[in-house]
Amino acid sequence: MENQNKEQEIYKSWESQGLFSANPNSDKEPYSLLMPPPNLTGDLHLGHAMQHSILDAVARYKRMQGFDVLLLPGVDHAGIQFEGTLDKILAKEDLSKQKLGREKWLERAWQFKDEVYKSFHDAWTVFGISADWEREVFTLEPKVQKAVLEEFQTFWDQDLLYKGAYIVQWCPRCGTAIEDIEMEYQERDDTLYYLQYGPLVLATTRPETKFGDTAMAVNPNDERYKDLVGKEFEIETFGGKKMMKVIADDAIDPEFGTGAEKVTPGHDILDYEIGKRHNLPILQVIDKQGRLTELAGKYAGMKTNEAREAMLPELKEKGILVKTEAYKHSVPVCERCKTVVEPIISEEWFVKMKPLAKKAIKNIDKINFYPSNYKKILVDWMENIHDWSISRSLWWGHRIPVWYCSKCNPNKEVGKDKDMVISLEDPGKNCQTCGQKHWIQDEQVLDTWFSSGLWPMSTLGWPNQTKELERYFPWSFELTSPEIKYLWIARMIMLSLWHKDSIPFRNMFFHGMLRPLSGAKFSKSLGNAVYPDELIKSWGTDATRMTLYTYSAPGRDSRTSKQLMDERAKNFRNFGNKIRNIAKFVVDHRPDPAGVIARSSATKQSNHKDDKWILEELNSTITAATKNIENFELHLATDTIYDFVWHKFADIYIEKSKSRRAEAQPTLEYILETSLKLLHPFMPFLTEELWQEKLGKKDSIMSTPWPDTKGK
RNA sequence: GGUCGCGUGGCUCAGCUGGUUAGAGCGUUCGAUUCACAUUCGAAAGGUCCCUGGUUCGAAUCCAGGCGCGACCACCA
Repeated sequence: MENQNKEQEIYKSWESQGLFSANPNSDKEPYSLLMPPPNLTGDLHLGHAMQHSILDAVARYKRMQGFDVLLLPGVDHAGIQFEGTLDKILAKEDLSKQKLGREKWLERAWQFKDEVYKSFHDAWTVFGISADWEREVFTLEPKVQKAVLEEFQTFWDQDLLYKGAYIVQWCPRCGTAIEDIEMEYQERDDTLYYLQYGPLVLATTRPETKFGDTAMAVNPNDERYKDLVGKEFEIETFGGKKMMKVIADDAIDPEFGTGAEKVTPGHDILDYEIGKRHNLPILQVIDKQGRLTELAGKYAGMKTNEAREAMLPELKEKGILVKTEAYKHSVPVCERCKTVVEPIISEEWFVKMKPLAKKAIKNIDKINFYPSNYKKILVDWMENIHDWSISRSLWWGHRIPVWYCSKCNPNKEVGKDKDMVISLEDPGKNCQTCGQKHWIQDEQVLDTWFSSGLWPMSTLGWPNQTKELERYFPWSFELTSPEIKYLWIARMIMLSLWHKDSIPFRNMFFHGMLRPLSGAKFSKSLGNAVYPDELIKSWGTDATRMTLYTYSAPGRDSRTSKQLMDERAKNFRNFGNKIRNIAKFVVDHRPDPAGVIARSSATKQSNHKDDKWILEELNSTITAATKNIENFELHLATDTIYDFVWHKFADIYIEKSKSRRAEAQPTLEYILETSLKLLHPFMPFLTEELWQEKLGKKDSIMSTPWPDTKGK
């Protein structure tokens, strides 16, 4: 606790001296680092702690090298995730979105935002993050709104934006469309039902979608069914007979089931595509709550899985169900709430991504990736890119900046000739058709990534041509967890190139993911999470940071646990203590109390073999550590410095120096001072404390030059 | 199904642009304490660097195949 208070004092003094601030007017060379904005959903976890520690080390290193460093922090509003978190909190008070209504709910949301914000800032301060807090950005603030409007307007003007009824992945629980990349898959043991459809037997896992069938499909090359293609047959449905055609489509795999499929264009992505190719009608039998519609007759109102059970007896009785078999497959669920996703037809906004992807692929070589193979991974994805569904039926986010005339365009149709206006605020002007002002805004909000994708630009004031944008863009360094390489990194690359004709960052670093020993994921609900603040409480900030750097090899996941983290952190706590003791020995136990020897001759010409040896070791440590940091291999840099300080300087040199203390004193002091500098990016608090209290320096170690081997 | 990655002492990992006795932390064993430091120091045990083959004067490191594990992606109903 005492330590933490001291650390907070040090932190405040750094801040009050303006050491974290970037200076766009400086004549130093700029170096810019962009903090990935953590999601506004609660505590910062271990991954954030590692990520921010890496950022901070690079920032401190570059400052010492004499760069004008901008480390820009921020927070993401995180639409779906935020709403999910808030909903849970509200549920405890017996409240809900519905009960509160949009206005009250938003009030509450902003209040919650402030709470989370405070906890973020506390954590950052404890960690010693040297970010320029004056420039902090929240993704819902007006500055970002302006950027989002520009993005939207540009897409519209370029004809890349469209709205329409398409099949989307719908999460009935979140009540919104989600993207492919927001889903995950779960292995399920299910049943495969074989149903009699006229002359065909079809296999399906979802008999309840029967009511939405509009055709039967087979593969065109399937000899078994060749004669049936194009013919219509009478099918037994529960409500009566219905005529249905057999069509041929390449998408059908003759090997699966019986090689024939029932086509449900309203509730299956593949069937939707088939339906489009054959002009099949679309029937909606499942609604947005995941319940069957009137088309399902007496099964209407049931949830899909209830209906599946309920209709079995009737299927059997009518002789439709031929047989069943056990079937293992993976079903798509919502990444956030794990609810089974329903493909559903819904009115959504889309961006055509092909041209953006093309430009991004062409320019991606201008970015250095760490590890380098991520370039290929991203290119592969962009080569197969789909249009981006950007609308979400949420309240927390950038509301779609489109206004419709409720009189002339009540169905909210979209097009250059329709009565609609793109604007953040109520347009205020008269509708060109009715001459009146009955504007209503689109109800939906934009996908979180629509604004996050602009992060490198919006944080610097784009679309305004600011000094900062001119100076710090493209960013020198960006990092993230590989999890969001498509959601975020690919989008930033595409959007920056498209809207600003430039890559967003020069160096893109992917750190690994910290996983529990099982290899899955850390999760609060499973209770296997390790909390950074607990580590700090036990071992101190610097030790915790050092521990995290040992896991920071680019692109490597690591398995760990509280116990393993504790072991490593304990060792680094001991290391910190070692350094304290070195300082105590070198300074407090100085042979010449006035320090005359040490101050005067700055070690340049010592001919003793021990002095020469340790200076050589120091130089090769400086060289290696510098190279390691330049390659963003912080785990190697810390390892090298650690080994030098403890096992060469302390264990060997200091021991030997005891027999010739006075002579060795200048070297002792020089090595100590240089070691503190080398360690500062990683262990900022301890090094600052000893720098001032033991070495008696007035200025912060933050602004001292990074050691080099020149002149030695 | 596709792509990517991993497999190194008891545990978690580093090393892998090929080259001296393969490293670290934790754990284990033995020894040391008026010394800046027991939050320590010295020493030791413990490794077919997954397997097979290839390239090479030389491979944990490069190549091919295999086995095992994991992640990501994918519209098999």
